[in-house]
Amino acid sequence: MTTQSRATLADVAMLAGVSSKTVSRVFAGAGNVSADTRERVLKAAKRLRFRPNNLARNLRRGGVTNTVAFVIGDLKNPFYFHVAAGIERELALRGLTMVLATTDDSPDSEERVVDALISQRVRALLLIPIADDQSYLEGERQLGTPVVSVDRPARNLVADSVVLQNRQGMAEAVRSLTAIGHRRIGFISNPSAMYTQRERLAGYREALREVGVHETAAWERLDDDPDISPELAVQSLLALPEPPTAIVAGNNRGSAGAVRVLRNLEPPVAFIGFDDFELADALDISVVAYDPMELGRTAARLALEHLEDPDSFTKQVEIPTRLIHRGSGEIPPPAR
Amino acid sequence: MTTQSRATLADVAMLAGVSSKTVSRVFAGAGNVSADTRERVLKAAKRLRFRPNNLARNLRRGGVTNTVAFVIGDLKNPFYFHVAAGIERELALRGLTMVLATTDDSPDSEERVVDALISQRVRALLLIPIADDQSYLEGERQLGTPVVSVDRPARNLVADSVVLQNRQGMAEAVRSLTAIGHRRIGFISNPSAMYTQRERLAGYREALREVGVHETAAWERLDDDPDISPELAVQSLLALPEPPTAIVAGNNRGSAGAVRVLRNLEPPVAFIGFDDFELADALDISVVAYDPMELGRTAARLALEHLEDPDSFTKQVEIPTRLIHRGSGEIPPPAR
DNA sequence: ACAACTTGGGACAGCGTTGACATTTTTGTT
DNA sequence: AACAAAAATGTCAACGCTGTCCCAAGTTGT
Repeated sequence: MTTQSRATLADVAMLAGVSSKTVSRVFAGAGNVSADTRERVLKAAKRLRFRPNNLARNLRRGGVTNTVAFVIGDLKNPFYFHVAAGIERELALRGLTMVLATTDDSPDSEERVVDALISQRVRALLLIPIADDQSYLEGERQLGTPVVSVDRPARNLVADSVVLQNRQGMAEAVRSLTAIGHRRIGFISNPSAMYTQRERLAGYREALREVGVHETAAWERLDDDPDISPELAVQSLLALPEPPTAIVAGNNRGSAGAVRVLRNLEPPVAFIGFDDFELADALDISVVAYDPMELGRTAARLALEHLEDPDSFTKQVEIPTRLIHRGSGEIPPPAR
Repeated sequence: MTTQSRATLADVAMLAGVSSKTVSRVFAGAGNVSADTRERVLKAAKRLRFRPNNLARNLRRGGVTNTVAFVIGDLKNPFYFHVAAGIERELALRGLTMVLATTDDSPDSEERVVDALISQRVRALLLIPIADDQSYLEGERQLGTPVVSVDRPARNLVADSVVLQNRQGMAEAVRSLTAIGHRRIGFISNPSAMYTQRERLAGYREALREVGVHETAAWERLDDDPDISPELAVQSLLALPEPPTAIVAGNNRGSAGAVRVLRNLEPPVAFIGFDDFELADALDISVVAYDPMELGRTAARLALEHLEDPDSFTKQVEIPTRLIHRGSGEIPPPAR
């Protein structure tokens, strides 16, 4: 007797002495139902612990649910969490719920995961592209499912996208270092093949070129193996015959590594990270910051707009970054 | 022509020249279908961009989906993120997906949110209880939906639960302080009314009683207003005529505040936090740590067990904590 | 007194899928 | 070559709900 079955509209209707359509009317809110009948129905529903079956409702209504999927590579990165929080927040305002799916940062599983979500008939798809090609989504997009690519642009797919001002953000950071005299500036990045990292690298090079530094390869530590710790990259920079007087990191992982190596170094090495992180203020670490929740909110908003007006043009939105001075980025190069 | 409609089994069947049941067989994996037919069907499906409709499938199958809901108060806390990651990971192994819903830490919305999820026919419900009473879930539980309460026990509801060794963890931390001579030990907690905080407070008091300290009220800073910053609580402790020589924090938020106030203090004040955090190692902060992903994994596993054996007894699981010595907790009291 | 509305409520079909069962085709056996 | 067993495929109904159409009983106006 663990499994008495769930009450349906018909059960409630029977108990209330009305037709199931009337019960439906009560629960759908609409329709003409007298106060008297409504009350009888609600009482019966309560007695039977009735909950409308959204599966059936959505099926009947044409197969659209009220869930929006967010596909990410790896849940452990706090960055994604904040993005997810922003999405959730924005969706909740419209009565939509978010389902979270991960691809374990594996390009192969991306299509599989997305496929499963489409089978669930999600209303919209927000994803952080990880595979090299999102053209497999083209059909779905044509069917009216909004697709928003987050943090990186999708490839071979016309879709809305929200990305950060990666290039400008990094360039601004490097400029603030060159402005106080730094010329030998290290850059650590891992995984460096990723769109965001490539952009940030471009910003780094651009800012150095502006002050006449064209040869930067020796100061770039571009890895693509998550097992290589950022600490190692930093140490290898410091071991150079002419070590950099400042270092910038392409992401929060790099920052964490750099912080561990650089503190208590004599003479101190200037540092600026990309992505803000908890306690960066306590550690006096300057960073290029932005609002990850805003990234999520914007992505959700784009999807919602597209849902409201399916024929709207696709949009590319850039979330601004800003350089936060906390001390580590303001250390001048040693006088020589 | 943005909205050509989605292909169904019947469409595929027509194109492949078979019955829709056969197409169903192909996509459900089961059943006997000749290699020849299977191929024809797959080809037709591909051409029509067919995706099985899980809504219909689940409805037909008896109204159970393959989603599990995780209800949390506030997505921004990194702690929940890791728990969610653990859940997601474990569910993915069984082909289940996680939907995330938040209650905005508002007890009133808990029932509403849960109700909506039940309407979605989630397979199981994992929640961090925030309301005072979860008895409203009793009916659902009887209907066979596993309910697992995470991080705090549910109230007025027989349900599986996974919690941390809050009391022992905190007691261990305090004992390690008393062992090196501390007697005046501050405790900061906010929001302190919460189950976990009450437990940790109890552990703190217990450890102090063991060394003969029974009067601790003066060193306890128990707040229940998220707007009161932990920094303030710490400062008010330090302002005491006889300030504590060590401080422990009830959660990561408290630790962050304490770290900001305590560093560079002379003489140094010992500190141990509850919850590990990024870069705690770089800051030499000792903490009571545990594996938040494990909390999630365990919760998911309990739900899955219950799904497999609906008549199994409810279980209460405790996730172990461990004290990590990093320096801040090993500072002895000033010699006097 | 009668048409013309309005209001509350019901009958029925069908959303896309699959389980139960029926039927046809293929295969294996002697 | 005949026949049983196995494999492949089909028919039909139903999962729980709501859209569409319909009807009965008021209500209003002339």
